[in-house]
Amino acid sequence: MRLSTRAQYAVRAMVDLSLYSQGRPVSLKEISRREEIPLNYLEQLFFRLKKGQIVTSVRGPGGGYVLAREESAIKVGEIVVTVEEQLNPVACLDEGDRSCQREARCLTHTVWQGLGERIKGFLDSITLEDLTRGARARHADEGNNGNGACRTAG
Amino acid sequence: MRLSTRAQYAVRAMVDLSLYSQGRPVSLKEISRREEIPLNYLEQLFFRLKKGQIVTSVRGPGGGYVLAREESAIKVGEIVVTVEEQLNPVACLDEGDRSCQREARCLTHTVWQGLGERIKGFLDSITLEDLTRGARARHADEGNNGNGACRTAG
DNA sequence: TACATACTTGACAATTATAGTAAGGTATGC
DNA sequence: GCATACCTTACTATAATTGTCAAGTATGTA
Repeated sequence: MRLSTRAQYAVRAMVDLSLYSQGRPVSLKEISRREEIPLNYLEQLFFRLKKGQIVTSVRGPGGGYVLAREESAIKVGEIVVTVEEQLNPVACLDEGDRSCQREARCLTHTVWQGLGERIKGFLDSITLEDLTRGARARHADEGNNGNGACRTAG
Repeated sequence: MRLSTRAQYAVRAMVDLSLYSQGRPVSLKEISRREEIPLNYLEQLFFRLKKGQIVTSVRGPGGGYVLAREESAIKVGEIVVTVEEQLNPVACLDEGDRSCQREARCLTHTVWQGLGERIKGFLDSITLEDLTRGARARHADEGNNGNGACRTAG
């Protein structure tokens, strides 16, 4: 029942972007350095995030990525789904899957279905704003180095 | 964010056992046939389930497995954790993991922690009894072949 | 215009986890 | 004493995931 590191990285990177952007483009190089995520790997993630219309890009020198919407309108669930493709706990819940033909009679089906809904619901109840709010406050307070996001894991 | 098939099989097998047992031992051969799960694979699962004190075994001819407790006292979450080992969505929540040292400052940590709690909470809110109740009613009604559990997936 | 920056995209390799197989052993009832 | 059925370990194939490499394209600035 593990979330891919892709998804974990994506959320961390988005939090980082959100904290350091202030409307200006942030380069992946920066995020890569701060979050200790391989640059090439980040590129793949942001390719997806852009397709998912969660970020927009600015090319050329001084370019980078910007949030496509305001923090409060970006849900963690969205980020995860965009890079993860599937959030369903079991394959037979995926759209287009026809292997589970006994759906109506399957006793366990409803459990996994319910579980999937809970997971999605929970992650959709949290926005980027929720995640950065605390860090911003601290940041303003302490004037520290601003490492709001966890670099190593989690 | 996928549950292993091990966990799915285990829950299905437990539902099957629960439905067909009535206090008597049910052999894995039977369950294997009904649920179309490889016998050797089932043996591995029940090895774990026994260690987890969810079932007890009866050796010798006519033997098999029996629920260790009554249906209403066996939670789906227990079954999953027993065969799955980890239910945490991210590694840094595992006990003994020390890689996430910024726990206190990590913005995303609490999200995964909350997610893990929801998952566990949901699966622990469902018992074997909940799953078999409906099937028993139908079974009594229809006198059908009793395929309460989904064979192919889910 | 030239160049540096930084996004864009596809292909690929290494690692790891999972699913499933195989095989042999042990206990027990008939 | 034999058949049944649990017990246990080891192994292999396959797939997914993670991460790397490389070669582009667009664009702002000097």
